[in-house]
Amino acid sequence: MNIERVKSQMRKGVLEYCILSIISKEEVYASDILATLKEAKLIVVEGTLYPLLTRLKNDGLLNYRWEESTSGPPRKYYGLTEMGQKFLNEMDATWTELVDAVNHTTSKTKKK
Amino acid sequence: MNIERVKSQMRKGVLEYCILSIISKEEVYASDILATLKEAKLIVVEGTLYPLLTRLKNDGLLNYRWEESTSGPPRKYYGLTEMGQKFLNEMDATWTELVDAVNHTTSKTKKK
DNA sequence: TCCCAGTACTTTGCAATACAAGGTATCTTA
DNA sequence: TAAGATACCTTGTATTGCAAAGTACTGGGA
Repeated sequence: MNIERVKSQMRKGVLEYCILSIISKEEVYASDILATLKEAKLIVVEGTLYPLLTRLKNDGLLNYRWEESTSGPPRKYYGLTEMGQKFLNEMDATWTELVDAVNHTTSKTKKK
Repeated sequence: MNIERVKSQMRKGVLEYCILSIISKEEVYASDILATLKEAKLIVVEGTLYPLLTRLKNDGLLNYRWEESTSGPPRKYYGLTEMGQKFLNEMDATWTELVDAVNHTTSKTKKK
């Protein structure tokens, strides 16, 4: 039992939410997403991200287009579908509710 | 893909944290914990809670004592060990960091 | 030309764990 | 002593993050 496992565990729950949110702002490819998450201290590795993007695409929340690169293989640029946008909105609400619930349970914000 | 799965997924990451927090306030037994979580809209079922309590106990974060009940079988009242308290403090910090990271990533601006 | 480094995407196998469902044990009440 | 309530425990399954290894495309240097 170590704190790293706990961090990883907490991260899991919000990964999809963060990724959809990042994609909603602009079309990005995997490395962009990894960089953004890393910047926010939400460490994620390729082996986590790629399958997740594929899953979200298969669920109809994302689509993508290939774009040539001048410095390597072509990139998949992802964008949100209409359904993805709707889902993101629901996730927003879900996240807010969760934060409230946890803070209530752990009594950090008795007032508010 | 549905929003319930997402909620469940987000819940996972904070379950241990909430449970340790509840136990830190007073000695409780499983049904107390279930009731408290339910009140906070963090739905958890027995099949989730019992193995989790056992795991936390085996990890040395919890201990328990049996107490007779006037209305049924004896109950296991759980309390935090010193290590459990330390761990809870770390989880507090971890949770705060996660909330900051997610809110940063999803760019919740003050425009509301 | 051939090889290598860099970049990007993909796949495989494993481990952790929430949950549904069913089981066992204890106590009270009629 | 049977029924019901309460409490704790176990089993099987599905999900999924992650490490590690694999595939593929590009451009530069010997």
